Amino acid sequence: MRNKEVAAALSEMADLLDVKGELQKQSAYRWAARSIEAFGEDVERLNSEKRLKEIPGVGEAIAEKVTEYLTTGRISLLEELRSQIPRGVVGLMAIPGVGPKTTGLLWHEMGITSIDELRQAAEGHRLRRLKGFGEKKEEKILRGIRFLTESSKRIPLGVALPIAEEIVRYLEGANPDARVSFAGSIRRMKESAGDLDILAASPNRSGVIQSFTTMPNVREVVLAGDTKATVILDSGIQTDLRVLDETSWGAGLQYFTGSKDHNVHLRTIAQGMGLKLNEYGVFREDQLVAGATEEGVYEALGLHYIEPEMREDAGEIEAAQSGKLPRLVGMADIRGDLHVHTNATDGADTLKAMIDAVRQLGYEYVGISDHSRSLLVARGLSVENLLKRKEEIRTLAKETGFPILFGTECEILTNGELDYPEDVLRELDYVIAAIHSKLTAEADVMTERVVTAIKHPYVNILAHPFTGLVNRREPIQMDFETVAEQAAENNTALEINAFPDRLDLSGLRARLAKEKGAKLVINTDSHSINHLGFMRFGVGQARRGWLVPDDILNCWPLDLVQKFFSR
DNA sequence: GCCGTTTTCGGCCCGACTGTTTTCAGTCG
Repeated sequence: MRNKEVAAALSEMADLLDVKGELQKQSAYRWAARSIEAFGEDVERLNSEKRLKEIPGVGEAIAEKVTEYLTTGRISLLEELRSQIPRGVVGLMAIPGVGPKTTGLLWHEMGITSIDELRQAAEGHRLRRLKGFGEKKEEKILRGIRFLTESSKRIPLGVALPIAEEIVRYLEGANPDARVSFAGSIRRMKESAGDLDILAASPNRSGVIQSFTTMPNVREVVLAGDTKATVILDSGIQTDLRVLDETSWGAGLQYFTGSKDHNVHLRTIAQGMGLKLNEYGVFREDQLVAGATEEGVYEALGLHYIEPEMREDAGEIEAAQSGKLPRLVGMADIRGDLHVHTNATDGADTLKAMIDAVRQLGYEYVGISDHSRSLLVARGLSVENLLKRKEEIRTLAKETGFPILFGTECEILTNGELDYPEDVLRELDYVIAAIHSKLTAEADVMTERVVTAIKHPYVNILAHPFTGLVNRREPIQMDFETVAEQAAENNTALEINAFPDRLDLSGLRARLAKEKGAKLVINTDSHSINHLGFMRFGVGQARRGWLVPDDILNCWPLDLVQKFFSR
């Protein structure tokens, strides 16, 4: 599937057009790029069937460029733009406070073509010669460059969400009359966030702004006005606050949750109905029609309520118009956790402690899945120790009366075979297959390895299919459509690994897996009792993937899960 | 460059904040 590289080429064209000041064209290319990347179907297939224009945002001209790219590997207009605009010039726009106009000015008037040159010019106070520039703007650019170099990485959801929750608690404590919530991409449960967004409603706006900019963990106040403020935390994370009136709470939450594409689409719909949508509400003329609740805002636009995790302008608005939104899975639907480690291998807690903690969550069952013998770094279980383990689990299940499934997280060897022989696997209630080593193979080799495991008669779950780590390790190369199709055909569930360092499958891939007919399972991969609470991150990805309880193994009652495991 | 319950041409989401200006352009989300 080459959607991603096609999107990258179009996205680069958008960047270059941006510098040229081609605003409308720029946004058309950017929209098309995002749309192609998010589109479930293979762009090569669409191309050969002459169906490219079915992708939203792709018209005559862009379809031609996509075809050109897929057949020749290049786009002549892109090559031309590249030759006109030095590479470093586009990079200037990454600096906060520097947009296309400033970039064009810096390049044409001062010949600046890189961030380094810009820093030197600012430090030498040479920028203030330019029209519209002064001392403060020079400083702002230097600050922007510093911020850029230190915070190039996005913040994993597992880090961002707890910090946002802490800020919400702090602001609520400091402003008893205020209503506070986090919004933005963390409310949409995106795998990682660029910044944090906080929304507040209060009769005393300046009080909320004041307590926000003076929080103990604030390093720098970037801006502070009457209704919004931006700070940089000690950790380097940018955090935005917006304060509104209670009457605008719903509209503000809707607006500030995004995504941007979703919001733009909504405003276009509002416009078509003779309405206006902004962060204060839905208006007819100057009359407020809705705004106190998010539900009211969607209703005023003729839409069913759309859950935050779906708001990516990926078809959810059309579904809301026709009343075809799915009833998304929620935490209350989760009946068990089927990927849990103990101190028998690399977990921190005993079997007994893990079971006690699981029972406190109100689950109906659990699966214990320690590592298999060849994963030496995790002290994987020998056959002898594995079978000993079985007795312990059976005994504890009997004593507690709590259903404990005896499983394994079994290594997929390089040839696709499993780490235990069949007569050992037969002893288990279920088998999770996983890859932890030799991750750099070519796509066709890796696909073959994974599909072989999926077809194995004893394999029930494929753990963290892409094996990537957020911000730290690239996902493996494989043909995921084939993997998902084979998983569907062979009754192997694909895991949404809820561990915040993984979040694998992501929501987007989970959605594709469902479209191919595969079942999914949301597991925490807990290595201590503290990890069991990660379930919400996995549920977030499932919701981003439009999944309903029927799609997810551990939303089923135990007898159906066992039936699935018997293949 | 895309697109259509005003439209096949003429629009293209909307508002807050800053800096450098004496009324607004640029940027951001």
